[in-house]
Amino acid sequence: MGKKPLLKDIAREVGVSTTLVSYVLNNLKEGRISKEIAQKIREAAQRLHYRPNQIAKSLKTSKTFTIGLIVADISNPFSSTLARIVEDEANKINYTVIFGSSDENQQKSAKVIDTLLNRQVDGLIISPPADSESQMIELQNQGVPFVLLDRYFPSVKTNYVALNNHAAALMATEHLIDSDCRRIGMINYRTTLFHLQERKRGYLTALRKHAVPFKKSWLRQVDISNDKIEIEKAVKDLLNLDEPVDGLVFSSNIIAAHGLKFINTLPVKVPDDIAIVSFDETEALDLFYAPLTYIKQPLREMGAMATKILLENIGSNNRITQVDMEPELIIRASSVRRRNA
Amino acid sequence: MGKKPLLKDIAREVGVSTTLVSYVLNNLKEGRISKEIAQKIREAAQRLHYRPNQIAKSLKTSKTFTIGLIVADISNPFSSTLARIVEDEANKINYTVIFGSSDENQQKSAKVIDTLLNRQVDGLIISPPADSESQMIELQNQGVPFVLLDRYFPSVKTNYVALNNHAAALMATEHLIDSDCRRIGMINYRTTLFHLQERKRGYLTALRKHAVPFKKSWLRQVDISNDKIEIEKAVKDLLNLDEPVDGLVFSSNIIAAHGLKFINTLPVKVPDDIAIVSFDETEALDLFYAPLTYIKQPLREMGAMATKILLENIGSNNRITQVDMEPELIIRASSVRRRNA
DNA sequence: CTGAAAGCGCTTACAG
DNA sequence: CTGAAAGCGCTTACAG
Repeated sequence: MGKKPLLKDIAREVGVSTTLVSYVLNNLKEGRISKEIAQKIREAAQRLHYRPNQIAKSLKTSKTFTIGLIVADISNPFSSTLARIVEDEANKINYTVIFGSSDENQQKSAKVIDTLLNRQVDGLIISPPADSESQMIELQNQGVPFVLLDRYFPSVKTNYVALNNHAAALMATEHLIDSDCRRIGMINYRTTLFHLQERKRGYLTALRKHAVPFKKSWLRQVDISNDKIEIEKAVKDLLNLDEPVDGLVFSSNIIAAHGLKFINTLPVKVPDDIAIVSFDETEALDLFYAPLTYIKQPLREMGAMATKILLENIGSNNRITQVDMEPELIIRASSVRRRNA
Repeated sequence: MGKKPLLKDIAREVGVSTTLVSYVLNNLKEGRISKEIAQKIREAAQRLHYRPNQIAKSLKTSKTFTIGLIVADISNPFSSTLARIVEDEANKINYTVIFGSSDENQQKSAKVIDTLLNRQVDGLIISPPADSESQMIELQNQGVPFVLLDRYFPSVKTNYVALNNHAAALMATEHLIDSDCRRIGMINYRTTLFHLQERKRGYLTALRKHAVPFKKSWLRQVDISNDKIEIEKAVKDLLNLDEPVDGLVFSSNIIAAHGLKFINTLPVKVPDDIAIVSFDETEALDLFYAPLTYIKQPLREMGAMATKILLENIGSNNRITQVDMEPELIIRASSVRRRNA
């Protein structure tokens, strides 16, 4: 107990100025301080259990060594995986991370950003919700260093690290075509989020490129706020068509989770009746009888890259860096039919 | 761009003292400040996009309105669910949360605690790793408000919120007995962590109480650092006994996930060949053909309670509060055999 | 090699 | 109803 020791308590103990104590404990002016005094100061700091007040330090230096991380929902595995990676990367360079969940909601996102900025984070890593362009512009106007992760807005020129989602969906769909599917559906969210638009576009590109038919009824867009029910309905509809789809792309891991659970209750056989490709791996799908083919995002590289770019920007570099990562298709049983490779 | 506006910039704009501006923006002395001036101050703050510097505020008031949260691994669904709940509860009372993952490792945990304390968090919520009693004692000596969540040490008198794990395992095992299992195994971690010891004890209590036989070889304790492989081996061994077990308790969701994935590859039938009960629900298990019977922890109440207790302690209440929550057994197909209820 | 002093952006006891 | 001033715990330019 007792009062927390301060720099000046150490200074008094040793009989020097706080200036000197500060220099020693921060390893500054190393050559120019006598070894014995430095030693004594360090010992006293130890003995008193000195703990530097990072708040006071930050106020003086206007650096908090803190990164604000805004994800959709920290309890979602995709978000928490990303959070863990950013945590690791930040720790490597002695940064701490404060996080907040935006719940795909601009108001909440604005509030979280506000809180984090009040706490003077040195910069932000953001997975922005739909229609939050104006918030990004606002941040730029305020000169806040930030980088978007996983998602970005083509209309706003910002740093970002994201997947090449068009290529990913193209690859996924081509794989289904290659697997002899000719009536290929997609279940996507109904949203303005660019990365999901890109997945839709990639799907359409693949069909056109290979002259595989497309019907409007094969592309289902569900409401994110009522996803479970709408996804089940979409699956049911796609399978109940006069000519049911024989291939299906789930454009997110959450869609895949709901979709697969529902399919699991139906008498259809994957991949023979319907071949499936999903985005993002999820442990939640590991027990499905036909291991899922999926688009793999290089999440660790993405998190590391985002942290690195942010740091460069905090270091007063105001170049804009945009990184599109290449997807990888992990082929497993859910999509392999007839002609086996 | 431009410089960030300060209190004194607003003061200058309006032609009053910073004192007054501070009072107004913090809604202090409401009755005693003229409406017009207050109004002008608020307008100026808006116009200049004033953003209070929480760091300066904290330095002065020695309150950061920040909670430090230490979990095992933020990318584990159990941790991230807890994190989300703490986030929500903290936000309700205008607190922010900073988190760190301890990776079940005392050194890492000590480091994270240190970092958070340097940042002057007002208090900590901790899921401590094994053998970190001394860290808890150290925190108490330093007078840091904290509450343990999910886990605690019976030898150290601290605030905690945890499940009654003995009751939970007792309940789980009795249910298997009731479901006509007579050779009941458990797969647990080999650890000193009290909550897992309690689960083992509850399992043994149930067997003794109902005079159901117990064999040492039925209780498998796996190493947490090599869990996947050891869990698979344990499952295999338990099923390859001369008289294989006919009931099995998985004492954590991770054990269940690995165990079930492995069982899924075997020709055994759940629940007829082997009935299963697990701890904690996990989406990861939803696609298993026999929906899992599991012990449900009231996570939201636990997170809310931990936050509440922490706040009382921050408010200089130094009473110690220990809460054991009651488990609930959610019975589903994985454990129901023969005599149906 | 060392120290006195200003200052980071706020809050708040005190005085009027 | 309002303001001058001290101070939170540090860092650091400056001087010697």
